[in-house]
Amino acid sequence: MTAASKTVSDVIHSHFGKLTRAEKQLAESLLDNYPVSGLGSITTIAENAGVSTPTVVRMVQKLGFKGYPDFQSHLHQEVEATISNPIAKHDRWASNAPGTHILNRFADAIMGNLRQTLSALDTATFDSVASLLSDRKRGLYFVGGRITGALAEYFFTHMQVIRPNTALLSSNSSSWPQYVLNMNPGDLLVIFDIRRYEQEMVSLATAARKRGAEIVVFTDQWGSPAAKLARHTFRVQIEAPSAWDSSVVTLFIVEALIEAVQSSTWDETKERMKTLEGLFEQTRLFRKLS
Amino acid sequence: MTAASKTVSDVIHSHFGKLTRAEKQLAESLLDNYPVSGLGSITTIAENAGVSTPTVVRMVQKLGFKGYPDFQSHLHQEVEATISNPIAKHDRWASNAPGTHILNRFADAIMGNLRQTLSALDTATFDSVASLLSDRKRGLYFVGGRITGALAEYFFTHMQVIRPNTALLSSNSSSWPQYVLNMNPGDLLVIFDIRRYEQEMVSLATAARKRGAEIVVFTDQWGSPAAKLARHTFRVQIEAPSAWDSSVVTLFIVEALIEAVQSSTWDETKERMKTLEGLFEQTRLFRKLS
DNA sequence: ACTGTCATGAAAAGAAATTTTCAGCCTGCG
DNA sequence: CGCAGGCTGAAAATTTCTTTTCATGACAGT
Repeated sequence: MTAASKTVSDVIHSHFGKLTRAEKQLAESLLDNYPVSGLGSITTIAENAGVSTPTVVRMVQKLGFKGYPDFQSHLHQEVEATISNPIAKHDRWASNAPGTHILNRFADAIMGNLRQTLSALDTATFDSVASLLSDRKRGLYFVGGRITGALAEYFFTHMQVIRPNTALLSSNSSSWPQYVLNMNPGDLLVIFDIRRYEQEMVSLATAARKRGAEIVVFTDQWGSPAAKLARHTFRVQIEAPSAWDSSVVTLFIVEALIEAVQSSTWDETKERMKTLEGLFEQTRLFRKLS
Repeated sequence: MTAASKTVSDVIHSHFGKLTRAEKQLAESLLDNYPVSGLGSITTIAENAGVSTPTVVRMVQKLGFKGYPDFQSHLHQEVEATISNPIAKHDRWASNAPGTHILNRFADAIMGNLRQTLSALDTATFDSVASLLSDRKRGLYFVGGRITGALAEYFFTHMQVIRPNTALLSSNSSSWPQYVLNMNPGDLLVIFDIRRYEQEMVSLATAARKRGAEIVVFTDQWGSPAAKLARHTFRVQIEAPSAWDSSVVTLFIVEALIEAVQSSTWDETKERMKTLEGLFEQTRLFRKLS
C-alpha cells in the first residue's frame, strides 16, 4: 500500500528523521549506489551496511513494507522501470565521477539533454510538424545562423531528396528578401535559432508571416524571440560541459522528423530516390569519361 | 571464470544452439526483458518461463556458472553497470515495443549507438586527435560528402573560431586540387565519409598523404576505404530505425573534440573569441547605419 | 543508584530457495 | 517392437535466507 507511486528512495528519505542510528547507517548504504545495492539478499545488504539482519527487517517494516521480500520486489520494479525506459531517471550519475574523460562527461550531458528535451516535447507538436513537412503542396524553406547553419543544411539535404519544392536560405541574410518574395501562403519556414539569437531571424519570420507562411522554430530552452511568431516550436536542451552549446539533441529531432516524413510518404519518396540514384550514377560516368 | 567480460546475454546467445527445448524456452524468457527478468528467485523465473526449477539450475550450469546464485550475481553486476553508467547497455530495444512513438524508438537507437561507439572508441585516439587539432602550426582542412558535408561545416565553423589556419573544402570535388596544392607536411585533413562512400575521398586522401598531410577519418562501423590512409579513424555506429543513417553520434564526437581542443588552448582561444565578438558587434553596427 | 525504555545483534525458528535424486517420458534407432 | 539415451519435472534433501525471540547494553528520567 505504502510506496505505491513514490519510489523506495523517496520513502527512505521521508522516513529518514525517524530512523535510529543503525537504521540510518543502513539507509545510507542503500541510497549510496541506489537502487543496485538493494538487489542482493538481506544478509548481503546487512553486511554491506555493517548492521544485523534484524535491523534490516525492522527498518523495511518501519518504512511500510510487509517484509524484506516486499521491499525488494518494489526495488525490482524500480530497476525495471529505470532500465527498460531509456529516457529514464538518470539523475543519479550527474554529479558523480568528476574526474572522468571528457567523452564520458559529454555523454552524460547529452543523455541528460535528450531526456529533458523529450520529456518536455509534446509528440503532438512533433507529429504536426512532420505532417506539415510531408505536405508537398507547401514550399519548404530552411534557415540557420552561424552555428546552426549546418543543421539547416543537413535537414535541407535530406528533405530535398524526399520531396520537391525545398530551399535552403544562405546564412548570409542579404539574400533572404528574394526568398521571402517567393513564399506563398501555407509555405513552411524552418528556423534554427539558438542563443546569441540572431536579430535578423525575427525580421525574417515577420516578413514570412506577412506572406502567409507557417513557421517552425528550433531553439533552446530559453527560446528565440522568433519563437513568438512560430506555429510550432522545438525547445531543445543544449547545455554541454563545454564553452559551446551542443547541437546533438537538435540533430536528433531533425533526424527523427526526417524519418517521420519519409515513412509517411514512402511510396512517393521511393520513386524519387531511385531516380536520384540514377542521376548520381550518370554523374560518376561523366567524370570517368572526361 | 566463464563469462568474465562477456555479458550473460552474450553467454546465453553463444550457447543457444546447444540448449534443449525447455532450456531454450527459459533462455527466451530471460532474454525477453533482459536483464530484469532474471532479478527474481529461481522459482519466479522458472514459473515465468513455464519450466521447472531443475531446468534453470541445469541451464545456468551449462552456461558455465557455478549455480543459480553465481548466475544471478553476474546479472546483478550487469544491472549495476547498466544503471550507474549512463551510456548504458540498451541492446534490448530492437524488436520490442513496436507501438511506441518514433521519437522513443529513435532515442533508443541513438543511446545504443552512443554506447557502442564509445565502448569501441579508444580514448587515446581521441586524445591524439585532439592534440593534433590543437597544434596551431598545422593547417586544418575539413571535408565531407553529400550528407556529411554539414558535419564538416559544423566542425569547421567552430575550429575557425578557436584557431587560425583552418579551411573547409567544398563538397564539390572539382575545387579540391587547389587545396591539396596548399597543404604542407604535418597539416591535418579531417574527412567525413560514411556509407555510400564517395570514391573521390580516396583520391583526395592519397593526394594529401603525398603532400605529407596527416589524415583523420570519421566513418561508420564498416569503414570508409579512405580509412586505410588515415593516421586516426573514428568508427561511429550510425544505425537508426530509419531509411537514413544517423549522424547524431558523429556530431557528438565532433563536439567533444571541439571542447577538448578549446580547453587545451583556452588562453589563446579566449583572446580570439573576444576579438571575434568585437567584429560581430561592428558588423551589426554597419547594418544599422546603412 | 535504580528502573524503564529502547536499540541492537546473536541465535533459534521458520520459511524459502536451491540443488540433488530419481522415475516417467519421449525420441531415435536397430 | 523394444531398448538406449537423454530430457524433464516431482519430490526429497540441502542450503540459504528471513523472521522472530530474547539477552545485552546504553541512556534518560526518577
